Amino acid sequence: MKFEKEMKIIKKGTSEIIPEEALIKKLEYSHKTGKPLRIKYGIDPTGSDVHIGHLVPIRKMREFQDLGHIGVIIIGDFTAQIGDPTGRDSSRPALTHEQVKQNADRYMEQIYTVLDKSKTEVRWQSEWFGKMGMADVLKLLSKFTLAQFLAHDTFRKRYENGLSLGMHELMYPVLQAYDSVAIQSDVELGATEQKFNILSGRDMQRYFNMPEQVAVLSPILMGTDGKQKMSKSLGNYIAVFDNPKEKYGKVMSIPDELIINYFNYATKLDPDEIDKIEKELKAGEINPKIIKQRLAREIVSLYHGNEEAVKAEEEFNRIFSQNKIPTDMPEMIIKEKIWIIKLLKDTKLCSSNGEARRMIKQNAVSIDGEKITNSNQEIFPENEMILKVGKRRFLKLIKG
RNA sequence: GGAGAGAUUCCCGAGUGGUCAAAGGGGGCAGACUGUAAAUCUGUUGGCGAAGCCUUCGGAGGUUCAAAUCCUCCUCUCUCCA
Repeated sequence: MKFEKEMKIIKKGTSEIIPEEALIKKLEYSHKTGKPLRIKYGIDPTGSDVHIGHLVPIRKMREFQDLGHIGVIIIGDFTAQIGDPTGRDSSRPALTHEQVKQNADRYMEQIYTVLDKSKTEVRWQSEWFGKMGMADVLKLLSKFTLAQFLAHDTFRKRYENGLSLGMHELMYPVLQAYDSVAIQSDVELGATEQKFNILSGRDMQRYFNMPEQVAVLSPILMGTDGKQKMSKSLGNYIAVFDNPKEKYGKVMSIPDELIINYFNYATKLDPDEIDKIEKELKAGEINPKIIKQRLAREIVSLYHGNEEAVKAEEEFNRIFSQNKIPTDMPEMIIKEKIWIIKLLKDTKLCSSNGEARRMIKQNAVSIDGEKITNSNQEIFPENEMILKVGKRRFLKLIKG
């Protein structure tokens, strides 16, 4: 097979390439003409936090860039006003232009931790949609039928379950499809849930007499809860902006079944190496914790370097394996006696007096390792004291 | 446009005048057990220095000693007919 090496790289951690032969042809053409391929990935600046699940396709884009191709990031300032209906059962609120701009800036900052800036092109949907009139919109819409959309699981389910489905949400795939025409993409990246949208791009390009893009689909990264896909709204995500300790801890909290999955999609490790790890894990001779710690190190070092990863691991072991206190923690200076409940609430260790009382009642609060049992207690540090709530909330109290 | 159903706490969902801060489940949090995993068990899950009081059942008014529950108007959603 031609371009075997390239295809191996592209296929790593990819769940589907549609159609595969077309991609080989494109690579071939690019090689012959010296023209880089245009690799598209669209983002909706609806939020600003990027998590490592988002980065699975971004990482793939980087691999394409390393092979000499151009990454084109589409800022979906129009689609953001719709909110991707894929996999959602309710619509999203629209955003203002200011918010979109801010989110987009922050978003780019985060994905440049992975991408090669010199080979990245950033395009806004408003460049082309901003100029369109109703006649153009109708023309785009006429390319698709309702039946096509109802064949799509997301739309059908919402329709059948009697949930609201706005007309504008049906526009989402149409807009995304036209983006491919506008930027003349050769390949579009996305998670598998994007299959419909990305394939719509092929249809749209065909209508515009353009070569059709190839869909390169990445698997969906599961969230740290191991139950649902990683998503911000579910709170089961590892953010790019999380600090090393947070990242490390979050990785350690994933269920064991996800270890290999994360190795595959969230690290740069070689597939052969991952195979080896998988065998070790299956043999059951090594404590999965050891393997998970390696995973955590790999992920942390990807964003913060090796040194930080080792530090995060030491800290983790210190707190959770040896049950010691962290090396640094927020501090608070206490000038006078303070009621324990008020202290917990004021320091935001607990969100309300009620929660503070609950925590005490449940034996979750301790000072210097001694459980607090009396919720009327007043606190005044003799020198320094460590206040602990639950397993991971710490505060150093200093006599003021 | 016509007819009907509906909106309850983080989510789903019960509740048709006082016994309702509101059943049950999910999720979350905490404790035990652990490897900060999973599973399991237990507790807890509006606010207030806790007595009692205050705010909360789509929104605004009203009836009543008393409203998630009854009435009026409004907003939104769904189903059927066109």
